[in-house]
Amino acid sequence: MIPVQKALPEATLSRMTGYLRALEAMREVGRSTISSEVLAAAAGVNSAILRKDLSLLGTFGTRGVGYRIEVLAETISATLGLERDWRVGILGAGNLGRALAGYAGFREGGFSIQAVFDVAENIIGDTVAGLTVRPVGELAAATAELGLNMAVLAVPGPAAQRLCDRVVGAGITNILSFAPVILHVPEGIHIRRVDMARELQILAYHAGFGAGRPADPA
Amino acid sequence: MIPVQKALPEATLSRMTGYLRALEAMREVGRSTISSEVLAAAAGVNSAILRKDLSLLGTFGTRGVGYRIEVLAETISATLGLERDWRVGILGAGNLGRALAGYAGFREGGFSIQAVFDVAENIIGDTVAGLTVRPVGELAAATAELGLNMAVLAVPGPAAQRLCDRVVGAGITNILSFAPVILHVPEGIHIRRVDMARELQILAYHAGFGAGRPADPA
DNA sequence: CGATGTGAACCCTTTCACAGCG
DNA sequence: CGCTGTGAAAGGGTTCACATCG
Repeated sequence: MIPVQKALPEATLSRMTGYLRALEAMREVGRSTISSEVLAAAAGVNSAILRKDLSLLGTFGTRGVGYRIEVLAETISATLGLERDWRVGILGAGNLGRALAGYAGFREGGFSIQAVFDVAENIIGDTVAGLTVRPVGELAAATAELGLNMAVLAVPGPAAQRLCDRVVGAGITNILSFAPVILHVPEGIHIRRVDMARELQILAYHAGFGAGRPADPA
Repeated sequence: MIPVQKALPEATLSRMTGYLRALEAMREVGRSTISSEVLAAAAGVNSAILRKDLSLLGTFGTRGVGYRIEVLAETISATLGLERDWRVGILGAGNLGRALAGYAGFREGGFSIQAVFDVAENIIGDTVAGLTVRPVGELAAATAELGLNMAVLAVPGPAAQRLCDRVVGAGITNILSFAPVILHVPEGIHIRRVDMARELQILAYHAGFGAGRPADPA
């Protein structure tokens, strides 16, 4: 009802991207409206929570009909801030950095990879996803020149804090890190971490539950 | 107090791996005990929740002293099921697959990469992290032969469901997917998803909050 | 005396179920 | 009549604060 002004809850936020993805798929199939039931199934959630999430955007579904795919996709996209011009620099041109540079999902939604940096002499100058790998020393200059406003850290744990500091020093305030360490950043810097090893460990726990246990009497 | 029998809450689980990492670091520095305050800081959480999490393991800290690092690390490790012999097959030998194959974090905690598969003729036979890339056709045979009990899907979205089905067909019941799609699996199959694009989008939202907004009166 | 372990309060999410609207 | 939008209820998770114990 009321248009968005307040921050969305984290839980809602993490589902929004799934809705967006499902909506794009629907759009490609040529549909124009969709019910919460169907969209929820496509996004892998239940319909009640989908409706509640959408209601936070100050929504506008049509009772008895559903949501207009086009309108909904644009609203979500705008809410997430994907309308802005996100210029991303990747730190680390190892396999992970290369994978991310070429990852289609990163190119969608306004994110464009503008530069790739590394410290290793022997790969500086290589071409990665159409970009020339630069020395980290050029970080500040490149940030200004290219207007970078987001950094992805794809470097080993021990190097991460040091490079993170340089990223911050260069004036970038938004960081996505793949390094398995806690990074310390000043107030005002937004940081998120993807922890791939964590996921494997959680999977191991669920997988082993009941199997590696002390004998389940029953 | 009571030794573990029940499943740990998801939230607790996702912090455990952080504690484990911090404990390893402490161990290397040669400490033998640690307080909840210090460990919590190292893991990036507050001490109250750390104590509550550990109490779920049926714990054994010493009041006035803290926890024994060695004992705690082993308890967590055993609880997560890292004592088991996890034999991982990676599907997809592109940049992401290669990055994962070489990722140190995946080699820790009992996970060992045993095989890498791909469908592309031109890379079958390549060497990745010391392993020869096999055709996906060998999946079932290799699973039996090598005792694979975990699969990592590092393939493009459109191929993921198909390959997921083959993984399940080969008898692997634990899957970590990096593909940005909802995968459908039979009852009894454990699956987790890492969504890298999602993280960027959430970061964009937080970054843009207050900036891309309709003008904040005040 | 210092740090754990935990009841109780609080807050955030999810689910239920249905009134209300197109 | 069907589907949205939402109060109200239920369920988890986190924080507080302190009794308890080594």
